[in-house]
Amino acid sequence: MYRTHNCGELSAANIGEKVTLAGWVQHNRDLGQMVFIDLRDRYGITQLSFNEKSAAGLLEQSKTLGREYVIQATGQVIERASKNPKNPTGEIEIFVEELRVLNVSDTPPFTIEDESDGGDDLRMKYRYLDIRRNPIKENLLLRARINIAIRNYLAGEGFIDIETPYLIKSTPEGARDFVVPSRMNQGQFYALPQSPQTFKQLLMVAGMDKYYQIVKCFRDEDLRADRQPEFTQVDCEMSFVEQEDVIRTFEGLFLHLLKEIRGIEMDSIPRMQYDDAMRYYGSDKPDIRFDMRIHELNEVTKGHGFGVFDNAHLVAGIAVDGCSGYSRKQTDELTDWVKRPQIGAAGLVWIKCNEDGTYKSSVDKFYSSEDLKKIAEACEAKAGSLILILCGEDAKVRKALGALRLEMATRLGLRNPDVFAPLWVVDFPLFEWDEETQRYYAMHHPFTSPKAEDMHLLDTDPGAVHANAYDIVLNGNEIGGGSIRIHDPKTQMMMFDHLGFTPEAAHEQFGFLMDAFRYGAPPHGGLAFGLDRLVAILGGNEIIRDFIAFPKNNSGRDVMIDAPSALADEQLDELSIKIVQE
RNA sequence: GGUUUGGUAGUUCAGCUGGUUAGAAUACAUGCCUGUCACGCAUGGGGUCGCGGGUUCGAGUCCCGUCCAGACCGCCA
Repeated sequence: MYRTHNCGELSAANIGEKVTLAGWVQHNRDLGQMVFIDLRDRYGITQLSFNEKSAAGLLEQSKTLGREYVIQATGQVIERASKNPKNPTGEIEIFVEELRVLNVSDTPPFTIEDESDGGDDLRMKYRYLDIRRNPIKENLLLRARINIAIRNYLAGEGFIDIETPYLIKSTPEGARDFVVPSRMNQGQFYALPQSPQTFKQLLMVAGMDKYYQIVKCFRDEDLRADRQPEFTQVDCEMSFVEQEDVIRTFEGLFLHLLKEIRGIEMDSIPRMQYDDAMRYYGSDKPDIRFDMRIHELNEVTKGHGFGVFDNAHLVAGIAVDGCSGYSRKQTDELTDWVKRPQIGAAGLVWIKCNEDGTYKSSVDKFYSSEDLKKIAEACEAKAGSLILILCGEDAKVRKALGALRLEMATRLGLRNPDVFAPLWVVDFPLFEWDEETQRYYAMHHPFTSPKAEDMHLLDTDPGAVHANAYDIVLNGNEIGGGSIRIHDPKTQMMMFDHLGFTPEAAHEQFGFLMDAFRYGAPPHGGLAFGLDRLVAILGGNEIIRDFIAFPKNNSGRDVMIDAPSALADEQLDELSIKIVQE
């Protein structure tokens, strides 16, 4: 037996017991005639002590134990002479009688401590050491707790867990697929699923009624702090439901998690129409922990001889409370910020609403104090507000103001990670126009049903058709999305037609689904949560890498195992694949 | 594909307008230390300043290229 207890469970109640612990040497404090060793495992840290009363040779042996040695120690639990209230086991220590080195360790490349260091690169290369650190360990434990909470909730609601295949068929729509060559079918490729979408719909046709799966999905697109090429979805689907049923079910799941994980009780999640989200927040995933809405200013700014505004499609602004004291340097810096190619604004107009009721702006030449006051009123600005105005093409201005809004809120500390503001964004458009290819794409996916009341617009104004599609947003992040699906072959065919599929192409790509719809498909819909993001945000962070045991870096590499890598010629031959050097 | 920030000791970083032998903290090693818990004290080893080229009497520092890493834009049905 390697141990009788773990390193986090002993307390004053155990004084006098003889115990055996095993773990890693966190720290060795050698005081000469006495030695203290912090022994660490997943559960905590327990102090081992050695002194001149120790058995012969034991004190000397204890001095040789280096960082991260794996040891086993047997001894008596004794009360400490000086206690450490910072450690849950700080009232006791083990006076060691027997010591066994189970394994030695090289000096780790970075120190394994909470605050400690390691650039990302190094931490990822030695991820197994990084995970020994408390912050990462806690993140993985949090993820496990959330997993269990989700399974318990969904099981309680009658959902069943069904696995779907990872080797499936590539489709041209949507994200780039990861592909896997088939040896037995030379020249042909599987694709890894971007989501189990069609399979879960087939499970509804199969009568499984309520399905869920916590499942890996794959998308071969560029990475971000909140995006990995392989990621985990909580994928759910229900039969005989309308949008309201789906929203209520998963609102229940989210609120359950918020209570279980963070102890926060909330009655319901507010809803916002997609059009309003874009209009007032310049984003389909508004962060509503703070207000700072976008206000349209064409009416109050036009006709004062300021051509830039008069000729713009849209003049719009936000009022940032408490920033009227910004210096010239600060407003210049903000101007540079919005001019960066990521934002792409041509310039920035500011108005300071001074505490004394006066106004000062970068366009004083064109606008009188009275004019500025009208603009300030239109922006719902207060004394002390700084109004920031952009102009240009409608969608671009709203998007830029949306980004500026988030930036200002970050600077003002309005994006507190311990505050949770969930939001349903509903009534997404069915289609999205793509300038580059000059065609409509499905905004959600091609199986999303149009709203019945918009059906008459399908042929005349497809861009105006709304879908039965909804996202759940948390603190400015999309954490889930879903829709009511099409469940009859005729509507599905019509949808493919609008997306520019020929009947042959539609049949070739999705014939299996339309075949299934001919055999009594029930009305159905569902939703998928992005688990990595959800866990990260509930953990108070937006960098999902820290909540994934073995993540990929920015270029999609696993630096620990050094993947991806080249294949041996024999492997390539077997697959009839030839690498063409560029 | 683009914008941007960074790459200096095992690690995290400092290094000014170019100028003698590149520093700090921490880690590591050795010695001392009987209540430490970020232990303390002393001593010591440790560097191709990412790589290549250029400017210069002289480059960690300036310029060009390149590689790597982070953030963002495009992309992510």
